[in-house]
Amino acid sequence: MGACNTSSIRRDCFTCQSRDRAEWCALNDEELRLLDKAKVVREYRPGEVIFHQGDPSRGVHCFETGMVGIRKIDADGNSILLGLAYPGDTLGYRSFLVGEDHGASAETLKPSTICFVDSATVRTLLEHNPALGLQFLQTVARELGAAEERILQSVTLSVRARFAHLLLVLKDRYATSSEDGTFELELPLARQDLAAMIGIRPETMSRAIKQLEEDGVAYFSGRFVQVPDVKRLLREIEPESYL
Amino acid sequence: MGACNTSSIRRDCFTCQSRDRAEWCALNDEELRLLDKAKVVREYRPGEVIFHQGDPSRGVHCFETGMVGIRKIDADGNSILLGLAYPGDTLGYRSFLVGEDHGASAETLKPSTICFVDSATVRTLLEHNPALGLQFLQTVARELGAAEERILQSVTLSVRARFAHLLLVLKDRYATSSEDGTFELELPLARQDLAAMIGIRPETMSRAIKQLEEDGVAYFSGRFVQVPDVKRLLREIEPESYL
DNA sequence: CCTGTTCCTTGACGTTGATCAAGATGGGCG
DNA sequence: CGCCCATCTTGATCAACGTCAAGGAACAGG
Repeated sequence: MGACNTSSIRRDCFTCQSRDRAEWCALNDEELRLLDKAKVVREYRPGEVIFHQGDPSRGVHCFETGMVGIRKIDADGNSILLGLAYPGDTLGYRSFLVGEDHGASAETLKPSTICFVDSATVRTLLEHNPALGLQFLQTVARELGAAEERILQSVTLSVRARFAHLLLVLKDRYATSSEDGTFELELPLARQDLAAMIGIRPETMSRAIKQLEEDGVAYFSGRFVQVPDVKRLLREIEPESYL
Repeated sequence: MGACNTSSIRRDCFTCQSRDRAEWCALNDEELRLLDKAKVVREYRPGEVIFHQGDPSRGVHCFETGMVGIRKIDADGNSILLGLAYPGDTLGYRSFLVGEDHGASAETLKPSTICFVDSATVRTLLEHNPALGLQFLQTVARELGAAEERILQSVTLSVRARFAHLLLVLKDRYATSSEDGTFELELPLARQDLAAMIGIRPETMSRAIKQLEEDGVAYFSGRFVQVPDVKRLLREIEPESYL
């Protein structure tokens, strides 16, 4: 409650807006105090790296505000965005759980406030409170389902279909209006990052956008997107819907 | 111990060969008795379906002997093999954990013995013994890592490289000999299933095999494969190794 | 206002892998 | 042994996507 750390405003786990959305909702007051004492808050500017692929895992990161991208790079330097993370998400828990080095990098895409909690503390909490483990179990299982879905899509769907799917996913979080089948949205990502989300080159992304515009499915202006008919987008993914 | 079920030999969880490899190693005797009482053993012939994609989850399956494939199909009927499962693995736990329908099908590839444990029992055990949840957490986290790796590979690597990678993975489990860089292995899968593992058509698989033979990287005869130099295979995946 | 830098778009071209259509192989069974 | 069936192979063709190269747009900093 006193001003006693690097941040101008004292951040604590009790008043954290994101706590009820995170796995930590399983903790009681005493455990929360432990977490609060152990955590290290840090502010990040856009484009900063929270941890690098290949770094050893020293704990987990708790997302308070902002937006981050999870990027994975292979030996040849090809990189894709595995996903986006938002307030309430926990970062780096997979490597922590299996005790491996980070399999991907995390970088901020917008100004973000992120807490770090060291492995020892998390391990103590996990052993102390079984419900926390079950919360994480839920999260990982959900992520696994999404990852498996994506494996299938990346080998069966065309670029166009994958892009349509991405737009629909982004719509759920960013669509400004959505009545009678039309919607508009402000993309949170640059073109090259959109491309990285579905594992294609920026050039191909440009052409996919042009195609969708020519076919009247969606219109792009900078990061602003207008979709006249959601059903048209859906039809890009499942060709078998004749109506 | 008495002969009191459909199987000729009484299968119980205490003498199960696969138990120490499975998550159930966390259970004590009392819990094991509960598991043993609840489980339903069943023998499967090759090609039988254990559960279908889209079926509601009613519990988990414990793998005792044999081999099964996890297959995922999309709306257009395209299907890929997400992975193979072996004795000690638990099947269908993801859907159980998040309370969703099965996101993939499981089918036996060889004669198999598989036990079914209903949701209520698993839930009771999970609540009763926190260590069991942590075991599952390990498993799911590991699977998630593998899935993310695969997403990257499926969009960045060529068919040839993905196939080389698959051979290396199969080698770890099936290679009959492995000294001085050469090895031989008996494939556990038919060509079309090999193709499904990396998300390509059987025709493309045939051509990939032919190519590797022409380049002297591997020789195929039915399900028998001979690799004269592991390093050649590795080089298929990471082009940047000049030596 | 100019300038460098980064991001985006466009064009031309080559390669990869899917598709369609025929054969070939091989195993189970009468 | 011969037949049938499923699986595998091969060839020809085509669309999709990556690559390379060049030009344009947006934006920050001087």
